[in-house]
Amino acid sequence: MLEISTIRFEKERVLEGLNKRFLPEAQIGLIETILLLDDERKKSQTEGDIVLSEINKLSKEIGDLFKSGKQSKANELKDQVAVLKDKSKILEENNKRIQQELGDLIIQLPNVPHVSVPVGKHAEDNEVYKEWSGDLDILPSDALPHWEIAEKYGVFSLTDGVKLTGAGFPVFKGKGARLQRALISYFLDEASKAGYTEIVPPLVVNHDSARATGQLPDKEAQMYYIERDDLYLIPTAEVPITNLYRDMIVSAEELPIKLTGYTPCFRREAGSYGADVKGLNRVHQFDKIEIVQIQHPDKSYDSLMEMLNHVSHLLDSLGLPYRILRLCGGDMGFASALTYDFEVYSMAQKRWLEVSSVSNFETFQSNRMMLRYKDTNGKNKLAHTLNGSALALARIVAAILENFQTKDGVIVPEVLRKYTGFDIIN
RNA sequence: GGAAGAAUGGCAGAGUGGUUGAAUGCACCGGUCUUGAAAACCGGCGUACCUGAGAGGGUAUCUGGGGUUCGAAUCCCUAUUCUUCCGCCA
Repeated sequence: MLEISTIRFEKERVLEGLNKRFLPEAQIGLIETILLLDDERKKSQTEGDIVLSEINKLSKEIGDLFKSGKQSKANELKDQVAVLKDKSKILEENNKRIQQELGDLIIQLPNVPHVSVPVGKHAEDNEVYKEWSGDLDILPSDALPHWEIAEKYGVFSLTDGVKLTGAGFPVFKGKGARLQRALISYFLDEASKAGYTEIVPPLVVNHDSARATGQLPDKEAQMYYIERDDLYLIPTAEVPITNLYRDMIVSAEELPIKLTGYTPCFRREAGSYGADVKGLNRVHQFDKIEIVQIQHPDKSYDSLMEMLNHVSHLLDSLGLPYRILRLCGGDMGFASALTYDFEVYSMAQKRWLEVSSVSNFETFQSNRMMLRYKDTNGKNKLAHTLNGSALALARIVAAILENFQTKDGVIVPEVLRKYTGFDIIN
């Protein structure tokens, strides 16, 4: 959620930034409406406060009059208060209405893209921030896509998942299951080494949590919802982990706060069909290790680079070819100010698969969740929040299976072997 | 799932209708003392919004929502959460 003060005092920057997202005219128009409504809100509050102040003053007088036995004078004042109360009620309702309206409008505005965000409408407009320099075509022409390798070696089964649950819920088996666990352990260990504190959060969250990180209301259809208990299955660990700091005021010295966690992620992916969803390319449940930072506004972009380097290091160590994209305004998430996507090249499919998305949300999330830090003057200011996947497992597994396949089996990356206990899947 | 009790400032904990934004202690910040620190003493110390150039002033806030009353932390209703007991249970 954008801050009204930002809209008011940095209107040019806001408009310029939002233009990069190619929003419909009506949405841009919200800016003016919000400012006018905010003026109205201020005026309305002042009016209401004055009346309340009078009521408070009179009530005290009435108390004093009763004590000194001046009943009739007191009753006179009571009548006055009654009139003021009617007035106050109307003003209060008006005030509430305005605030509600203001809230409804402001929540419709996405975050203002950072200056470095490229202008563009679609994924094709994303900027390649870092290209892969090596050879991407090193597999023989009879190389198998990962779902065929999985079948050959019993790594995972989608048909078993269909029996248990439905399409898009893979069942990992044997060495495949072990590979999952190895990746989770490896990624968590690397995050710990980088100074992130490990968290094991709940996998279901309440409405407040889903709203604070921006899943609600804009991505409601993406989440599984448990109606009986009014809870949502998490689409990413970002939700519970970031929300640990909802409604918190931390001291500036505590920053940055660096957290990591492994969780399964649940996504409905409504409306996705076709070749895109084959094998592990797009599933409803996948494992992911998330890294989260809560940082001082002056340093959040340094943190973003640090996170970028962390993810790069993971992919380098696995030996997977990847590229980094800087998302254009139109392709960027609602809450983000700047997002870098990591894509791994899956050599048999000959396509890039997104395996990580690293974003700085600036104050967009912290404003929704009232996450603040106390600066050196003792003032409470909104902190910046960032997060990134480090990494999303399912597609990493797909890339490992395809890229490292040989006639004899799939070679396990060196760094994983102490976790898997084997060096080939066959 | 059933029954009873509870929810007060960063923490602990007073306070059952009238200068209560809220005693007291701890923590924290500033000062005195001290070579320095501790102790002691003095002072300060929640949050949000409105208003004001500023000093300041106003409003709200004692879990959330609603009500009674001239006036509510205090009374009533309701939701939520927690605790204890019972039931169930990995």
